[in-house]
Amino acid sequence: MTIANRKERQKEELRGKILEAAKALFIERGFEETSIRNIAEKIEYSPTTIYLYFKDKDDIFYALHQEGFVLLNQYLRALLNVTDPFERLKAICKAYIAFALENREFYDLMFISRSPMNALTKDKDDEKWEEGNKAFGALIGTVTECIHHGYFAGMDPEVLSFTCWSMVHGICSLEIRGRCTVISEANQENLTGKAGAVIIEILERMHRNLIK
Amino acid sequence: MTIANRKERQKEELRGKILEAAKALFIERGFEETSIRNIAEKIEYSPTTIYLYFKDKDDIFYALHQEGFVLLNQYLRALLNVTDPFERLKAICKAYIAFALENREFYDLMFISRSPMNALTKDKDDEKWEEGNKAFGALIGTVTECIHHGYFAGMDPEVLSFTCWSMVHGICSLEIRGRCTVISEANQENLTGKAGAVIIEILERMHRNLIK
DNA sequence: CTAATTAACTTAACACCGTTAAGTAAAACT
DNA sequence: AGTTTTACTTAACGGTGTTAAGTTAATTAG
Repeated sequence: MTIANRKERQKEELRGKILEAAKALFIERGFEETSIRNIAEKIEYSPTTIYLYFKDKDDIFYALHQEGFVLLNQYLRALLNVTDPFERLKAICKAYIAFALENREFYDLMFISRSPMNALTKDKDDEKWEEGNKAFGALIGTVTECIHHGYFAGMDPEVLSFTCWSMVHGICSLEIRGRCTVISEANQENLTGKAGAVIIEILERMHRNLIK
Repeated sequence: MTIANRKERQKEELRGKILEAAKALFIERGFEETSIRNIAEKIEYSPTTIYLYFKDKDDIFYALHQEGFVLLNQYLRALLNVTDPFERLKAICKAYIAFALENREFYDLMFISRSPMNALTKDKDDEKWEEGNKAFGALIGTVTECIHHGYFAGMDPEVLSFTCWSMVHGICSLEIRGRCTVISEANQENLTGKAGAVIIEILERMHRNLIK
């Protein structure tokens, strides 16, 4: 029994080391430059060993993708004590943008890259979205509360949540994938911050409309 | 003289054939599955010939990226006769989403994929953005007109334009990169349409706020 | 008209990549 | 002590982008 335990622990350890090496390479070099062979070299095992722990390359990046969602939820958890739902919604938008800019490679993996999604479609497993659902659930919950407080009257909470997500995602993904070069140099400085502020301004103007 | 002309014309023809083959493969199989060797096989030339016409793979996809902007501008040109700037802004948003959904691979290349941007950073050439600037310029022009008509008072035209772009880009890129699975099945049907409608509803509610 | 040059293209190769089949050696179990 | 299982490796397959060197035909120059 104890031998089996030790073995299991050791397997888990190596799995962890693979993931750790993959993460390190991936964060410093990006997705394209992180190969199975690179990872193998870093942990001093043969490339094929990795296939004993992960189905394929997409599977490794799916695991990192999950780690990213845990990290995102850490950013969001701090905002649960903001009582006013509208203030919380604005805080979520800001925190989301901060997460994206402070963890660019993770953000790319979670919301832009195709790789981790391939791993999902191969074996449809709903519970694998646990962390993702938690993050999006926080948004839906907040938006729903906003609606109950009279904001965004008549809108569908889920669709509006998706739209809010889209708005901030748009900003972050254009920044991360380097599409901001069409903007004048003066406005390129902290463009995501400025655009984020505009989003919040837009939400607030809708609010002002309501209370008048 | 006439011989040199013919030669030049022939060179241009082959360049066109490479691009045509690349486009066909890329549209039906996507970026990852379109290789230099595939393209070469399709036009019945050796792979190395392609390097006589394009610097590298990114350079080919940059050329297609440019074609995409021409196509997008066709979608936008039709809207120039919408006289009311606010109506035109809403129409631009709708047309942009339609373009994205009807030309998914092009959209991916133009606004998501890293490949064509690599070609740009290698040799910074401002005039290469001509078509891109035309598209974004149409947006800026419309937003500026809106502001002159009293909409979005106090906002920076360029930053607001970028934010509008971000909003619709967010919707399109989440759809194209398959991130809409967290939404309930009921709302997944025509989600981009619903979210696009919410964006327009948001813009309109800001407007209503103003005129009251 | 012939020799030298240039243009257009190909062959062969390099150094990678993800992935798999087959083999090995040690550990665990019977 | 012999058998089976586990953990891992070697070697290979078929693919990728890219480059150096070679070939052949067309053009130009003497």
